[in-house]
Amino acid sequence: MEDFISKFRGLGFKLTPQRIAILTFLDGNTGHPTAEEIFAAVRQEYPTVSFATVYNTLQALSDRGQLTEVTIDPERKHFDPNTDPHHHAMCSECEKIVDVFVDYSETLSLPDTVSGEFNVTGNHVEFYGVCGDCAE
Amino acid sequence: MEDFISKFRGLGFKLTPQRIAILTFLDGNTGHPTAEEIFAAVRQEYPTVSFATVYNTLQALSDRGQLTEVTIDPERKHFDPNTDPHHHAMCSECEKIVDVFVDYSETLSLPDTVSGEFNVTGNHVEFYGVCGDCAE
DNA sequence: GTCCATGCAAACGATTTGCAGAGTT
DNA sequence: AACTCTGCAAATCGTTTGCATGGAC
Repeated sequence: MEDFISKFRGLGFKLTPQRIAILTFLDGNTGHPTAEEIFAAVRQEYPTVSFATVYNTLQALSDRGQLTEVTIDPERKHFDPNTDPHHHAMCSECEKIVDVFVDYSETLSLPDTVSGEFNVTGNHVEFYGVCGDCAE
Repeated sequence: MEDFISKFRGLGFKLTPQRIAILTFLDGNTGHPTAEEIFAAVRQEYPTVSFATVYNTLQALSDRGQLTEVTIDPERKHFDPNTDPHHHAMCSECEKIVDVFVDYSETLSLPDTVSGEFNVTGNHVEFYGVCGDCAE
């Protein structure tokens, strides 16, 4: 978590206490929090933080490739501090998202009709279902 | 398109002219329109249609499984009248979405750690890249 | 000291809702 | 006639922005 902080300084971030709180909450977090959840968590420590700061920081992190926006929940964005390529499974009951660390790129070949008109740079697999907690 | 209309009547829809215009616009549409685009198209024919009617109808169609919401664009929902399972490729420049009709389900096996706690009912593959039009 | 970040509140875009009147069955 | 749908406007939700102050470098 030290190299973690110096890493962001090196990326041109000014490290404010609020940002450190956000980074600390995100570091190693596998829960795919929403902006609201991040806001709530940081607010425990800094009751005056604003949404603006949270959103600004999340966007700055995304812009610098330090954070992935997960577009799997139609209702809101989720954030994933793990920027290694991977996939997700989401529970349709509780909206919980879990990571799927499998590289499917070998098997995900596009049909010629699409590969001809599309220069594909990445892929993301979404699994839908019901998690153990919600299956009673 | 006739069976198409009687089909919706059979599903318990009251068929108003506005709804027929929406259904006609969607029928066979492979462009993955947004609610706004559907609204604009229907407005050509019915200048007084409201967003409420468009959204109500889209939701009614989704609820009855006649329309798929495509959650691939972080900015807004897209709608796909093709409810057969398939996948999508999206251009990161112009947000164009094209269909990918390949069944990957055989190759998309989940690791035990996830399959143990998740009862998966479906999957969706998203491809990202740049379409031919946007590649200059 | 410079410049960027913060916090507040107001703005925004997409979507939803309450309601009275109109239309479909 | 019953009941749903429509259109309007207002409300809501997630997210963004303008701006004056404060803080990191």
